[in-house]
Amino acid sequence: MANLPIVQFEKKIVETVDQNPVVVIIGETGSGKSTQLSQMLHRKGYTNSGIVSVTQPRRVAAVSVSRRVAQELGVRLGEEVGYAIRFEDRTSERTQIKYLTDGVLLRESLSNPELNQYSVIILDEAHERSLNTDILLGLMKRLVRRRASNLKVLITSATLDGEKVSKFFSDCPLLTVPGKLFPVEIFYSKERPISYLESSLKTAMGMDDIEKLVSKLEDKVRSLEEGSCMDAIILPLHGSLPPEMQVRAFSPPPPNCRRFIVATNIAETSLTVDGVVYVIDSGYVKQRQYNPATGMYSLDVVQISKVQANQRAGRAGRTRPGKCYRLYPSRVYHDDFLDVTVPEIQRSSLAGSVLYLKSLDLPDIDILKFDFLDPPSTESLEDALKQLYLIDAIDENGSITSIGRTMAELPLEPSLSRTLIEANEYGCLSQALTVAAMLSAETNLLPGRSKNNEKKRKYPPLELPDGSGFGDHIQLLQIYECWDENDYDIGWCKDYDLQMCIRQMSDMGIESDYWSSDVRVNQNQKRRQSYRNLRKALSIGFASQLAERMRHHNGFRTLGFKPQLVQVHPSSVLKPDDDGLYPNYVVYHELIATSRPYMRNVCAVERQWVIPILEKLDKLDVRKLSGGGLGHVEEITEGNKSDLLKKEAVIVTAPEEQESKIQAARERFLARKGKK
DNA sequence: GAGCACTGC
Repeated sequence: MANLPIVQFEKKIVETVDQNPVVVIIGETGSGKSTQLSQMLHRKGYTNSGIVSVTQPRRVAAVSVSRRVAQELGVRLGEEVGYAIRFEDRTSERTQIKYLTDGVLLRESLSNPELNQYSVIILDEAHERSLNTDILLGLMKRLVRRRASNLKVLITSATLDGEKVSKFFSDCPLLTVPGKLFPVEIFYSKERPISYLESSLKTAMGMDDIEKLVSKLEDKVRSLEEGSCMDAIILPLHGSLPPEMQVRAFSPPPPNCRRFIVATNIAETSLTVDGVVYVIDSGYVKQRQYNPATGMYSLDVVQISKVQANQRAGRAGRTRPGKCYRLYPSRVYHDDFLDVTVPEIQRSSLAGSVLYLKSLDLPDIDILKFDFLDPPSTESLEDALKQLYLIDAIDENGSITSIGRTMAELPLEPSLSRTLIEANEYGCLSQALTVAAMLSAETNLLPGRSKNNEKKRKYPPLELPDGSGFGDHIQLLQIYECWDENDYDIGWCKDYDLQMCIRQMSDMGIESDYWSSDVRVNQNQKRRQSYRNLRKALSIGFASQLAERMRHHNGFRTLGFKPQLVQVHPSSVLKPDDDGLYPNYVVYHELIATSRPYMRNVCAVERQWVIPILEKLDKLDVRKLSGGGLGHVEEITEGNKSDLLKKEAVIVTAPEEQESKIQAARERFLARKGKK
């Protein structure tokens, strides 16, 4: 600890914190900021007036860093130093330093918006720009004004965006702490390889790419002349590897043998492999993006940011001086790469986050004007509002409903929390909990579906239930039921997360009186009836993810978004009936654009359930939802005049006239919609 | 008939 670079800056850091409500710390890798900042402020006495908290984007980090700090202070973990992550709260009344995931801090601020228990909040790794961190940044900006006298906020970030964060917090002070990395020499390519996979040495991005590259490297090594170079082992490293395979990348190689680790961006931040000396950086990453106009996700190969490139290079210098080969020219790095990764908030569906913000009841609540470090597009926010309206979380004026409040409390995406609430009414809550958990927990209840397993499998594939013709949600439920009847065969799947997930949600509901009935009582209901009820609940929860079959073929048209022609994903259990047709209406869990636009996880719903949704869609008026109607009038000044006049509906009138203007705007909107 | 970057409550 004593030789960590940050320790020399203790006096300066503590002084700056004493004198300012917000401080940005630029701490390079290995500076010790994650373990030391909290201890410095503890020594300075900040733990006398509250807890010093440090947020982390990942659970493992919260656990491992708190463990180190407890060790350094010579206390037992969970006493003076503790951590809180989902499913696990290891803090006590004596806790003075608390590490937690940013998701947990957001949850806490729902029940205690002032976060009074904390004297210091440190948002660590803010440059990763996780959705939760970005929301916390906005909330912190408000909170430091309200608790100016007794709250300190520290934000740690990377060199390249420190200035921006400081500007966001009214030009707060910015301190830079050097890291403790060995020098890494950077080599650029003269040009970009035509295909990042075809040229022989490079990192890959996806599981598929990694498997291909691993076997290419193996061939190459085998074809080398005996003794012409060191022996080599080639190891894949990505998130969908089973843990025991992941571990292999971490064990040191046998003597005289070189490790080739072919990794996704999991090795960029989440995992640190010791002993890496050379890094080959393709300059690309696979990123999931959401298109708010279509409701569609896609997984795209995109250029990395400078922060990511530096992070990758840094992996070579942790144990001794290293080298990084960048498969792109330095011009590309300097001119083409963005400084910082596009924040998640600008490439995800925001329904959950908007509902969360609404449920906080901030006094001047206008979601479109919430102070984000990097605001998401208006289109994206309006998409979120539309979705929330269709599932009854907000009313036509954009105000949160009581259903919406209950939904916000549940640790699920809004469509699933809405489904649970409805299922509770219909007496099929336990089934809905199962489906929600199966969809949201990453479980492998379905035994090995990958190609490799297919080849290697000695036994015929297991007969899976067929969803009784209703689709994937029902199949998921049936799979769980089979598994349940077979006494939870652990060999068949990993069950732990799933069990925890179901238990957490059912406990939360019981404790807060959301659930009117005991979850277990429903267990013995007639299944068929519960399938129908469950599907009905799903139709309400997924009202914003509804699709209608085309009259003459099996394509579907999405309703609620700009209409998209989509297909049922081939992996779905839902198959055409005897006439060769799919059901007239389905709800889907997500739209994913791969080779074509597909609906993944679909559930057949009935026409009579769909009618109210269509009526609601007809009435939908985004302007009212976003507060652009009553009570929210932008004043025309010389400064904003030209901007405002560009907008379609500027309302600058007396309140009585507003209604009629809004009516007129609405009619125009509907007329336009009719034309399309 | 297709395909799974990575997190988090």
